Amino acid sequence: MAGVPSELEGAVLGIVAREGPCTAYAVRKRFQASPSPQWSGSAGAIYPLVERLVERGWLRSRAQTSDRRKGRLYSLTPAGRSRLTAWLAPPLGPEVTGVPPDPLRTRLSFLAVLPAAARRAFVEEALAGNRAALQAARADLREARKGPDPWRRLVARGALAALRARKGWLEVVRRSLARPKPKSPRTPKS
Amino acid sequence: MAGVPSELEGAVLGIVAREGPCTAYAVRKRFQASPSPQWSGSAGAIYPLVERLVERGWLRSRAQTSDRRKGRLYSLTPAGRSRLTAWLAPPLGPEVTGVPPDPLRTRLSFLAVLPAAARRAFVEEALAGNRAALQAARADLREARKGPDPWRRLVARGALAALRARKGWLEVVRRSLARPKPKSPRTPKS
DNA sequence: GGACACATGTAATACGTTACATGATTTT
DNA sequence: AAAATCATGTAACGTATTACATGTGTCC
Repeated sequence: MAGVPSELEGAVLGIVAREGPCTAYAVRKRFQASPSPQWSGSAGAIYPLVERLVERGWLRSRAQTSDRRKGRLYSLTPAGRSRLTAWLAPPLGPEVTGVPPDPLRTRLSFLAVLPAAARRAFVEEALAGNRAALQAARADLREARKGPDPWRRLVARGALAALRARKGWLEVVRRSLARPKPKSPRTPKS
Repeated sequence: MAGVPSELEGAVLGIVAREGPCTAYAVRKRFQASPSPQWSGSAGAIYPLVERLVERGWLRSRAQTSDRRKGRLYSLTPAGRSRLTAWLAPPLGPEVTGVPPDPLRTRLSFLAVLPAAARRAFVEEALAGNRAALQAARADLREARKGPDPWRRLVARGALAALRARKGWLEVVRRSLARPKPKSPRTPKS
């Protein structure tokens, strides 16, 4: 009854709810096809996870009737739907609405320890990666526009917005490196 | 020799490099004081981690000389500095420069399973959380401007940029919900 | 000198990853 | 029919989390 799903569990519940009854393998494929692969969707993660959710009464599984393969089809129970709703709906904690994690920002916070030339190389490399990611995200948005699902479009726009914001920020960083105003941030010794 | 540090390990190396020799406790405090608490900085994470890094030869520890407490001071070895540089520097993989993870975007991708009223509530709640986060991020940036560290300022600007981008995106989502054009995305049954 | 926060850990637990194993289906 | 791929798992491993245990300075 009690117990809030983790991020990965919530996402699995969401996939099962959105797609209707499906196999663990189909869930894995969704994760692997995601343009922002936060989780690997590895077998070792998904198969035990869905069984966990069955034990908690959030999913039920029935044998694959009238079908070629032997596996199980998972579907939401009423309790599972209620858990999913609780995970999705207000109140949203600060870990959801607060500053999202960003490995690039993490790295930049330690740039002081690199020599100045390496700092510039870092920012150029980051901008290059950003350009590539922007292209991919734009392609994904075009793809999403072809389909009928408005949510997929909105998600793609969100990803694009995040990348554009990062681009602008990286350009600020680059300018800040070019202008030697910040009196040469020292590289502390080890 | 070989082996790339994980995100958390890289961050710990970075903190030790930036701050100079410090205790595991000081490292923990850095994580806990971070405005975007990606990691808890729990004792059970940090103390074993630094010992792991010592075993790998990336950190060295000496007893806290001339000091009140009994703990150990950790500092970077040359190998540790080289690992840190490798973690920071190019080439940056797509997991660093690609679309950053975002729990809000994850949730939104499943909004189709909620009734229309709950969808609107979700977006309003997300916008409210975003306003709060923006306020906190602006306060943090003001704080950062007081200090001498230009990197801290840039990191704070990055967080702010991410939140602003999310705000714009959420407003797009809200408009898209208001206009009932997208022919009422169905709520699939479980 | 008792209370309380600071500081340093350890133990149990949970979960995600990689790698492996195996059977079924499709392709060539 | 052999090879390749799809699909369903399991096992070992590493590591982050919460909770607990303990010692040590500080403050009334």
